[in-house]
Amino acid sequence: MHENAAISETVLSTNPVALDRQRARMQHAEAVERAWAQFVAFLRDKSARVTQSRKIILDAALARDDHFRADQLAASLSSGPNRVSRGTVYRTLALLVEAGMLREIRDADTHVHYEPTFERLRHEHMICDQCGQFIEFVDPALSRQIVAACRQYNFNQRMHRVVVFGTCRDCAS
Amino acid sequence: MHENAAISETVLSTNPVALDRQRARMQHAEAVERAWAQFVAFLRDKSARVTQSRKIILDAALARDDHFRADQLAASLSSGPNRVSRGTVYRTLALLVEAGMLREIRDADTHVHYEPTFERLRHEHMICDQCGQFIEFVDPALSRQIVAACRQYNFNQRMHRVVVFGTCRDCAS
DNA sequence: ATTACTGCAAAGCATTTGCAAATGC
DNA sequence: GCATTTGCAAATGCTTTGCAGTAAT
Repeated sequence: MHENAAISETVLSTNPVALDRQRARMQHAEAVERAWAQFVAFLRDKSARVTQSRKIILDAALARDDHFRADQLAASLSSGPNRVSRGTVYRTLALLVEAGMLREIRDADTHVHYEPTFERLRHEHMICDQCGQFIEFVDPALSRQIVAACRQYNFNQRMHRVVVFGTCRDCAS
Repeated sequence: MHENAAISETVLSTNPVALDRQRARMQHAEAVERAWAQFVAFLRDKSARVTQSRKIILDAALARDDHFRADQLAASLSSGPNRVSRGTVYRTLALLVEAGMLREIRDADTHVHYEPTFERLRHEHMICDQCGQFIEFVDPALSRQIVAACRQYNFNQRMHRVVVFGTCRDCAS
């Protein structure tokens, strides 16, 4: 399912988010190195420990280029040479969010989704009520508007999230 | 805790959302009537039944003027003259969202929050990482920007949600 | 009369947590 | 060596669900 998406995108894409994802996939190895360096700095600063498990989880999380669920990632790491326990996955994902490598998404269903943000294009989502599809869109003006609102309220923005619910083009009869 | 907020707002407020809430509280009785009429129409259209429980829950949900959790509302309705069971509360809240009387908020913690939207001023939220406070802000330009994005993507908006995470004025040292 | 809804209590299930063993510093 | 982290498995707790009884049409 990931693979299919990868293949179809290989052909050509005019969607800026898809293009960005393509780029991210191609540059995965180097990006993970940079991300790891940043995460290590974050951990040191917190005087937390730099561990194998944390490296494995960062790597696995950044390798996913869509929204994923904590339990899915935990399941995928529950066996194999780099196995990490479920509890550790949950604990580490929280750290990665804190460090700004991932963002949490809590809209689609009851379960939390995560999405890589490290060196990724800032984008927002439209979610189709009918088919559940996530449509990604880029709108710098939106971000600017939010920055302005924060200034007005003396609010120090760490990150923001915009979601639109409704019916997508394909589902509109 | 609700009461305190109500009292302090009674004095005076320059916050448009707080003012709107004041107005809503004053006009609660009539607003519930209009909301009920609209909900009845919604139910009829769905050929669902117009029941006592549904009236009670609509009333209770609109009486709350902040974000509330399903389990809190369920608890508050678990005894008293108008008691309704937990299951029914959950089931009805979903209907009220579908009917557009409430909106779901899934950001703060794992639990879903609800917020009345019927005849309320459209607003967005900033959530403080430190104190967890919800700051409400109104920004019509933001809504317009989103409308424009939807037009571009042929997306039929039912509703949207904007949240900003970060540190509020009071918590910024 | 029929059919949907409610109440109840049990089940579901992602996430969290306590504790002993392991690992980083 | 000491403190943090991990793995494990059990607990947690909100939410959902099945079913028998009740209420709406």
